[in-house]
Amino acid sequence: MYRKDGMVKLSDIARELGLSLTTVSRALNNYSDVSPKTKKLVIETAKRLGYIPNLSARGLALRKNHLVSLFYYDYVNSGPYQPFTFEVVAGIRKFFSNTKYDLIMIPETRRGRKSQSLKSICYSRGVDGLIILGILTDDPYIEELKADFIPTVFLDYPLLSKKVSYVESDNIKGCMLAIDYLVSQGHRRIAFINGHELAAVSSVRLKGYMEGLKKHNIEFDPEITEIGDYTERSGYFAARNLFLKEKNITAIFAASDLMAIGAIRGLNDIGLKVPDDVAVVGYDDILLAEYFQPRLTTIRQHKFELGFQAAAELHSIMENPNHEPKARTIKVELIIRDSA
Amino acid sequence: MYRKDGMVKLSDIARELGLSLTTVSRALNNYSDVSPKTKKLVIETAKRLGYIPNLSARGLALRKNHLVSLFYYDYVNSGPYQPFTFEVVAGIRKFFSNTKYDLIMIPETRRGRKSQSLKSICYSRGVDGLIILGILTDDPYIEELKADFIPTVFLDYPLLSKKVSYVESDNIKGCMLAIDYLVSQGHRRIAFINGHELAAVSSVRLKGYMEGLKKHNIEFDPEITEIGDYTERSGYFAARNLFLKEKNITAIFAASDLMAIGAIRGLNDIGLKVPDDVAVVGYDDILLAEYFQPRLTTIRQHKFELGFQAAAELHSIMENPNHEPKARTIKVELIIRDSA
DNA sequence: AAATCTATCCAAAGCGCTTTGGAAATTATG
DNA sequence: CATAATTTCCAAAGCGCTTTGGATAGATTT
Repeated sequence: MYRKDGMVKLSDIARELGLSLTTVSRALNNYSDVSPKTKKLVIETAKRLGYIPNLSARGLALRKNHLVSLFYYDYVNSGPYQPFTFEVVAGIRKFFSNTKYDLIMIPETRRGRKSQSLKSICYSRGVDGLIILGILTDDPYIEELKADFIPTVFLDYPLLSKKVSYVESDNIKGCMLAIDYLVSQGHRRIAFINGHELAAVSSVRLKGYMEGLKKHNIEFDPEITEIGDYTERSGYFAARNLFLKEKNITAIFAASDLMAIGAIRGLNDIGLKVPDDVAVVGYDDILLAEYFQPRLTTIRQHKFELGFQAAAELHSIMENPNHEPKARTIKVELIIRDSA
Repeated sequence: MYRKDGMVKLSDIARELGLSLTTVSRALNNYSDVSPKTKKLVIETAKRLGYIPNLSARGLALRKNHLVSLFYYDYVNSGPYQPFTFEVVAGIRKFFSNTKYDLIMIPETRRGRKSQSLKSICYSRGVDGLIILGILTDDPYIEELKADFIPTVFLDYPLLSKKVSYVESDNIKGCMLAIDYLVSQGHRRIAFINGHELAAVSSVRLKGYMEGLKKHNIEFDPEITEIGDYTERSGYFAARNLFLKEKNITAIFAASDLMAIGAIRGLNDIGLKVPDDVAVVGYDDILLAEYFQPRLTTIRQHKFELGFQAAAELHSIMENPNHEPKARTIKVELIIRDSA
């Protein structure tokens, strides 16, 4: 804390007005046992003297710091993971801007990778709640969180208990929209490039893909499902692998835009044009999707809304002791462009 | 077991060992007036009991919270400002992950737009330092910061005093690289799409552009400089305006990739092809740059490094009382692709 | 042996705030 | 009018930690 000397504190206001510390505190906190006249006086004096409350002291007394900790990865596999995370965080920031909570980011590597338990990180800063983006299914923190020790909201990881909840896009619906659209364009042999099992959404999207096929009486064929890691590179090789095994594929549905882009490039390199020879549908609708050539037909996730709703859910859990955590599902949208 | 909420505190360790609170505290803080034997004992016991220090209490006593506040805009004009910000923040996070500082984001709109002074925001949370990204030149916070009340580092805003410093890309060099390259490709009539004056970098880039021209004995012509707002849309119209006035332009240098992309689209819409009819060079090297068609020739800013160095500079100011704030300049790089 | 150091420890005060459990002053009630 | 109820205020304890200014016992010096 910088140059805290000269800071006006409650006792200064009390002295100035000949009141007790207690009364000043209660006046500023709008308690009912302070007369309106005194309240007004205290508030005015506080403003006049430039009083700034010390939240550390308040936190200490209240055992509540109005602090939410935000966890996310800066990098996923190959590169910086901006396309998704940034907007989600924007939504979170937006929600909390109307509350008394601030957001704190605690480098998980503060002392070596995961050497500190989540609990110690949270308790030491007096964090009141957690928002966790894009956690991998093998992350050791998950076990800790299951113990339900702190209000938590996950993005895209389904965990629900007394104090923890999650928010996700309607992945099933999203995948079905993609399949519906491809089928409506006459495709029946639709391959799937999914992400790995470390991302919880992967299994959901596989399910959505299968349900989509089923709806149109297309049999699921594991042969034409490839596993990538959500990066462009993995999409590239996945697409090539698909066509090594099977020439009749007319469409590819990829579980991320980056993989879709990779797939398109992979196809180009083996002489196949998108959308003429093969149709490709992506997932996410990241910024790139509408700038890439061909512009990507994709399933849009409302990233800002995901963040905003995650924050809202967490806020409910924290503020309302008998709030029943409830998963929130955000609508998705088919964005038709040129790749399919 | 030790307290209602189960948190172990220093006094619990003291009681367990029959030591005083003072000694336990000093042992954990590695003071020299505690015997090695006692130290070892205290540390072991702390670990055994699962002691987690309460940083609010420590902050209160020390008047120092090891907290850095991060300011950035989620949106710039039209859309989310991910391309640049996210990676810069990643660099900042990376640096602080090896320190004892955590990052806090305080929604500036906590109670209406800019209604709270920076000072009150910082002092209330006991923030020790500030990093400020992409501030506009008319932002009221700037005046406050000039008062030098808290260690601060700006990105791309040149302010230097006892406790405040800044980090920026080598914008002059960047612009000159662009011009050098265009000239080497035979261009002499090079238009410039700059950003507005609200961004401090704009004037620097204009200067760089002019120096670049001068170096090659090309006269600066204000007629072929347009002002945009760093968005694609503004680049679109800027490019069209340029060709409304003047048909001899053979190259455009844009002060952001988004404006470059907009310019290319604007040119396409009036029947001009890039790079065949007009060469376009962008600035930033955002993710889009290499996916757009044509792939963008541009000046790469090392965003991660910008963030990392900003954090490092701030750390120096905070930790070392007689550190002389010093602006840091990050190298830029010409990335040659297809648009020029 | 007494006097002086030195290493090790601790009681208590304080950081700025909230809250408990009354007390005093005021108003209402019988 | 005395008593009860209400309003308004406050002293003091406590949140968990650091630090100041000794105290104590053992080691060293004279």
